[in-house]
Amino acid sequence: MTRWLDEDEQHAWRNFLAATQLIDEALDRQLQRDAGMPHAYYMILVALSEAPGRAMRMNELAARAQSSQSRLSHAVNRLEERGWVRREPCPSDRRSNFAVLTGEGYAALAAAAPGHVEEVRRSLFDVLTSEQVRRLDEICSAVRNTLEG
Amino acid sequence: MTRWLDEDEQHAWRNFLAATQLIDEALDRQLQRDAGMPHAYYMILVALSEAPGRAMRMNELAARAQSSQSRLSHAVNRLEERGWVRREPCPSDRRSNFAVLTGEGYAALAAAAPGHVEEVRRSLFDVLTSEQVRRLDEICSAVRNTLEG
DNA sequence: ACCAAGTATATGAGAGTTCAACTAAATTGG
DNA sequence: CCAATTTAGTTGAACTCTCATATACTTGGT
Repeated sequence: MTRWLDEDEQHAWRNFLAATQLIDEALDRQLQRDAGMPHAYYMILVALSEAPGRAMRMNELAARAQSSQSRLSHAVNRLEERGWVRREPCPSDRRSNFAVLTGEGYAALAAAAPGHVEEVRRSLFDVLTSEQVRRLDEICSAVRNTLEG
Repeated sequence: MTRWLDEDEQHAWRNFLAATQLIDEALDRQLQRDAGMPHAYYMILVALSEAPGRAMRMNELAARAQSSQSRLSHAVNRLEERGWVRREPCPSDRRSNFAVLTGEGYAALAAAAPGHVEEVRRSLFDVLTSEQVRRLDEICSAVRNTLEG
């Protein structure tokens, strides 16, 4: 017995798909155009920049940057080619690698951040009241608690 | 002067990115696993199934399925290979093509739909109160009105 | 009727993502 | 203390998506 969506749910669902896709595309396009990187790479650089020593083990970095391990590994390959990240072996666990943000990588992130934040505001925060932001935050927390647990 | 995100906005933004990505990945994984198609293809089949004669011109289909024209064209190539869609020339405008959902395409969609709806419920509607669904709908409408206009 | 500009679509190259192996090292449990 | 399992990470192939470009047709002015 499939529980199909009723009319209101259909409407909300399609609105949700459209809105989130618009935001994702706006973010990706802005970053690609102005900083030459996709949003996934930006998130990796952000995660690294906030880590102590600007370094993180690959598996933890994947979790923080919301990336699969495979995706991260490929991405770090490309980021190494650009000189934005380098790998270093982990002394305490010889299976593991650190990814380390280089000075150039930090500079690239710093250069990209203002335009990105502008786009985030344009796409979401300028559109919503602070009450709506609070509601959205609650909704997203609920989703995460279910889907991550 | 960059208007950086304050703490609450940061929190909401990261929650938003995480939640929407979790949902997208859940949808894609379920459809790929159980129906052998990505979510983008599913949306194309849905749009066609709701059109009169199960046929639509490519440009209108792209709009309804939230796809770029290029993406749609590539996707329809693959869907034609599977026999789920076929192209037909448009008599009134010889630049244009109709995409037509075949019987097999409709059957594939019908087979995929129940599992997909289950996943949509698991990922979103089972998690939220109906009040939250209403709020989310409003938020997404606001985003669409800004980003589509 | 003609030509410029706009519209509808297709295509190829380049890039990112996923999935399924695969290696290697650490951990667990008899 | 060794075998079995789990964990960390990488890789290649297949596939999708984006972007720039190309083609063909239509439309609006003159």
